[in-house]
Amino acid sequence: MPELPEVETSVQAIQEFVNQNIESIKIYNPNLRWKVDSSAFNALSGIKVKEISRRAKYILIDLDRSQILIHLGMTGTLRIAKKNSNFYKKHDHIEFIFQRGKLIFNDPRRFGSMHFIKKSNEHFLLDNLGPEPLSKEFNGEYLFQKIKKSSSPIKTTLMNQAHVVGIGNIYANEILFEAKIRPTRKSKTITKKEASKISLSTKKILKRAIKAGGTTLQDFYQPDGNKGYFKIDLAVYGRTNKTCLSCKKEVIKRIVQSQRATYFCRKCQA
DNA sequence: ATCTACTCCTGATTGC
DNA sequence: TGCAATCAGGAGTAGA
Repeated sequence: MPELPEVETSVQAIQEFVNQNIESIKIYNPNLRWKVDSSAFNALSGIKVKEISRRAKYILIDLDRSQILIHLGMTGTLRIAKKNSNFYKKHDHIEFIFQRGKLIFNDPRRFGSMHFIKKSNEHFLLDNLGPEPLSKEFNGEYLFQKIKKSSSPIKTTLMNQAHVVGIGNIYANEILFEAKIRPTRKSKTITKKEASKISLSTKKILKRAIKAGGTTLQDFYQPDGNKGYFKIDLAVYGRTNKTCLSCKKEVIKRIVQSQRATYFCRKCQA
């Protein structure tokens, strides 16, 4: 479930490769969401990693002027392996070999992607991204102005990366439950006060999840690396027909919006 | 300009 | 137990 907190956790987990030189790269399968430019990646031998950071749900590996852009899609994971380990896991697609270990990209569904960018941050996937949800720029006033004319449901709007980045289906559900806003509300009916509540709930839920991710970082450093994404305590997501944790009376309702599952409490989210 | 439905792919789960 | 149908967390794209 790579939404912002999971991507952030992955970025933190692989910081040990900063200031390391890429010795070589192995591409087992270049057929990700976009075909991986094998020749560009194979030319990176000897290049030093300067910084590893996150923007939206993207992982950015800075190499001087150029950059590697990774998206985990729905099922992508990174893991760290010992350099002398020859363990190949099904759906391992790309391996970066460093002096001190290997960084491996695994993705069963291959909805993820990996691009080489010649000039840092200049890439179509990075255009049109909204502000980071944990930044000052993302606040009630911003959100209100951004969505006040939109007829889309508020949940769909929250997941639109042009409005605010990093929120996927799970956290959109959790945020709106926290904010006590019904996911089906048309965005244009959201008041300034409600927009403010949504922005605060967004920060709260995401921060809590990042913290939970931090406690699972050791999984990355086990002999076989990342064991999958952490689970935070979810209040509504996946809890169809279970008692609402807030009012303890109503049960959680599941509906579908924009081909995605939506969960909410009819009593708490009026 | 906005919005919705479709699409890529494999694996886990559900239903018969 | 086996097999087929259904569903899954992202997001670009085509078309309404």
